[in-house]
Amino acid sequence: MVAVTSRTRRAEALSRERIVEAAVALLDADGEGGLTFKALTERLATGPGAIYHHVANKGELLAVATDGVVVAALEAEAAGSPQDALRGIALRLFDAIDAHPWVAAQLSASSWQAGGPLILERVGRQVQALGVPERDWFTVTTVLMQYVLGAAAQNAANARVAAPGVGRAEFLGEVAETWKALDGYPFARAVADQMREHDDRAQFLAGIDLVLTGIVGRYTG
Amino acid sequence: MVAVTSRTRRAEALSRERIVEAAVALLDADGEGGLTFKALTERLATGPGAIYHHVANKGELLAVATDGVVVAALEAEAAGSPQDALRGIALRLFDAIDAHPWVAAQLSASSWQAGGPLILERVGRQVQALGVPERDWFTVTTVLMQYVLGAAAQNAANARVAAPGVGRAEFLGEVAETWKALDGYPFARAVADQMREHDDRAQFLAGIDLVLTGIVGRYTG
DNA sequence: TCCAATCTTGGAACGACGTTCCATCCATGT
DNA sequence: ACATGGATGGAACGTCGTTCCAAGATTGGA
Repeated sequence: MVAVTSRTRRAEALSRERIVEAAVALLDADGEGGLTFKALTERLATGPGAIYHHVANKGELLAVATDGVVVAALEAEAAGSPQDALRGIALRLFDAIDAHPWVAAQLSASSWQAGGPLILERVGRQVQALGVPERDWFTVTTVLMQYVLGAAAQNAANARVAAPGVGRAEFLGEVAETWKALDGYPFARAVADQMREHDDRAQFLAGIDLVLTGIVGRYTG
Repeated sequence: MVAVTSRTRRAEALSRERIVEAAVALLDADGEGGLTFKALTERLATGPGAIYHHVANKGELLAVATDGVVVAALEAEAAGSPQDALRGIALRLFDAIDAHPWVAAQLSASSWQAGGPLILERVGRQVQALGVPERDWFTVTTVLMQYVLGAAAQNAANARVAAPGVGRAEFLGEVAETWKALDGYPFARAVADQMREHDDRAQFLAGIDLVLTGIVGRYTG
């Protein structure tokens, strides 16, 4: 039952790892819609049957790929004060999702599977270090996770609307114009320009700090 | 060019509203995968061509349906202190998403369109009332939105794993067993039982309070 | 009143997708 | 040298969103 990998089968033997690697390349290149069995078979010069012999279905492929990205982003232990460590974890996740936007949807769709447990572990240890009482460990940790994954998913979705560079400014400009034209929405009109000029990363970090302030205020006040 | 609705065309004339209504019914009954042009044509006793004459594509259908749910949830103005009003807004959204889980994915995939502006407006006014300085209006409001939508999306995704009632307990039990079996994940093991027994709504409210505490601490400290 | 222009309808057809099936190939152990 | 069984890849299926078009219904003007 232990997998004995056959060698020199083809020029390069088909394996679960090679398939996942190709899937990640397709996802990074063309987004969530880029992962297709047609594209996968062409890139690997094989047929769908061979792929299904190594992978159960497309969902498993996505889950394994997601897990790989999360593990790569969080394998290093967090350092510094609990606050700094949490900022570091959040930023590493933010950057990983920025580089692989398809991870966000997958992660927030199954936050307790795929890469979820590793995120929970990394965040949870710092929550413990912050002095949160044991009965609130789960609640506080998942609140942090929900903010981090939710914000990253929404940023990734907005970023995915257009290609890099010019697309973003155009998109933000269009949304700003839409907001400014909304009757009965004075607040949306008031912040339309802030929205157009905002920095995703800074806004994300501000959110982390807000939640951290809340945690510290709640438990050491 | 103004739409003059034709009357007594059929037993019940096909219209954008009737189509959206049918789409919501399908989505509520069978989840995101339940909205199909085949199911839609059968329910409306027509063909795909007729539907495409009233709606641009499936995406527009989803956006309009989402907007309808959000508007219904937030049409009442928020009352009480800014904190209470924000708790009320968040809870109304939470309950709406609990009743229509498909709304969550749609909203967090396009948080600045569909129902997004209305949420921004309702949340933003209370952020103003909290005394947040103008230059941080956008940042603070979007942090709240990101948490609310992100947490709701993740809860909806977890709830969607199984049918109502028995499915949830089973699912939580399986995840808890998985966590307890993870070597090198002491924190996940420690909170596995808390996870199994947690209440989604209470956890969500705790998150809101944490963020609110952070905002108040940051700006009125 | 009738006709022509226009809007509306619904079925047929298309390409792309995920998945299943199966005949063939080939490395291995005897 | 041969049989075994895992690995392979192409063909085929059903479903999806979408497009196209011929027919039907409705309306305004002659």
